[in-house]
Amino acid sequence: MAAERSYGGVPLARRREERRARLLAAGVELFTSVGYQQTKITELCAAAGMSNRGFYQEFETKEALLLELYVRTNQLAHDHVSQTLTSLETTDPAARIDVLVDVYLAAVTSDPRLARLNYVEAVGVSPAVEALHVDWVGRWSELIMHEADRVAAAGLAPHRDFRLTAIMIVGAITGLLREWQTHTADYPTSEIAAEAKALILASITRSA
Amino acid sequence: MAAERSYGGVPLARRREERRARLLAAGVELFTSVGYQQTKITELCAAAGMSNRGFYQEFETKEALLLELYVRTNQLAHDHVSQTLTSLETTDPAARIDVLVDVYLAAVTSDPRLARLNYVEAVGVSPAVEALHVDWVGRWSELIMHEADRVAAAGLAPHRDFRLTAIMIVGAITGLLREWQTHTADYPTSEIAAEAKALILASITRSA
DNA sequence: GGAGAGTGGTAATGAGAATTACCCGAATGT
DNA sequence: ACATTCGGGTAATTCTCATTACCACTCTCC
Repeated sequence: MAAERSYGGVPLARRREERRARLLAAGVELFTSVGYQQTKITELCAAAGMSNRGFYQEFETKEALLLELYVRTNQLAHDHVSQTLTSLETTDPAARIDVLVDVYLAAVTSDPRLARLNYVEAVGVSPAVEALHVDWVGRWSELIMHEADRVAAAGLAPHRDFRLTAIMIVGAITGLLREWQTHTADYPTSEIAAEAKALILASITRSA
Repeated sequence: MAAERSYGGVPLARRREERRARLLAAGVELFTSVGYQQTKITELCAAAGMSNRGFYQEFETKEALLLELYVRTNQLAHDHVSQTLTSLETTDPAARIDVLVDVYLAAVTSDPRLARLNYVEAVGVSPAVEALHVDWVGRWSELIMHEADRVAAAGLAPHRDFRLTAIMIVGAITGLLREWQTHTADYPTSEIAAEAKALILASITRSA
């Protein structure tokens, strides 16, 4: 019952954390090579260097692992972006959007596997995953709407409700990166960034 | 061995065709409500009003059914669009893009289930499905590149290689519709169309 | 250094479905 | 009207995996 005992000099919490990390790493690796659906829990454990049982000590289901990966990636990117943007409070609206795009892309393209994970493997898996997706689209939309309002405030775009536009920008960048991750070798991220920036500005400043 | 015999006055080919049609319809219905992965072959047959066996007479696997649905939808949309565009040979480039968008959207939003099928359920299912996706992205890109060249030829955009831009436009519209299909009730397709048009023009005419 | 509890590995269990074997009834054409 | 062959439904069969029960081992604390 003394659940807090140490083993091999390593406390429980640390061991769990480390196991979890290895499972997450194995998840990224296998989900993006073998594919999420095709990945067996046993394979996951093998790749993480532990037995079948180890998995169930950390996660309920394979889906739970996927959800955590999804959230982690988005959370990380979102934190980066919003932090950078607040530290930029003074700059002009267009420059802010450039930064937004650069920071976001840096986060999700640093490891192409993460892109594949988010934009391909985690699509249509289950209602729970879809719900999470909708959730994150909402957050990103809020962020973009906020920036769009700034653009309008600066007189660079007409004042209007940017909600739909924001949702669509999120969809557009998502789709864009979905294509990119299959062509990683062919195109530099700088070009992706340029296209994304043009796309956002055009959507926000369009007259209608 | 006389495989050509008629039954109930209906020849073999016709019966097969009709069964196939019912299975395809059932596929659209179930894949987009229950979800592709969650749909059992037995359920499919029940919905199509036939027995388990009937399925295997028409398709190898559940995936084969999905592939056919995917191809049909894209083929149909592509035919519409390219036919309309050729019959429009004389008009100015910007108008052609408007038409392109309108016709494509009409095709894929007429039945929101088709949108869900294409942009959610058929993502990341298997290497075969992904390959098909890449294939179609290629075709759509070709079509868009062609139009982009016209825009450039008309002096409305700088001459350059539009391949990457075209791929990204496809990704953007795909992503855009992926979001749309979860918000069907909230936003009219006319707004979607407006955004899409602005996006395409901006991407093609941008200076860099 | 031994008792007791925590850990993790192995292997059994069992559920869920795809796939197929078999059989009954229907339709043809002689 | 009957023999023959096709078509389709039902009901096994089989397989794959997730899940869990059990066991051997290790480490701590007295």
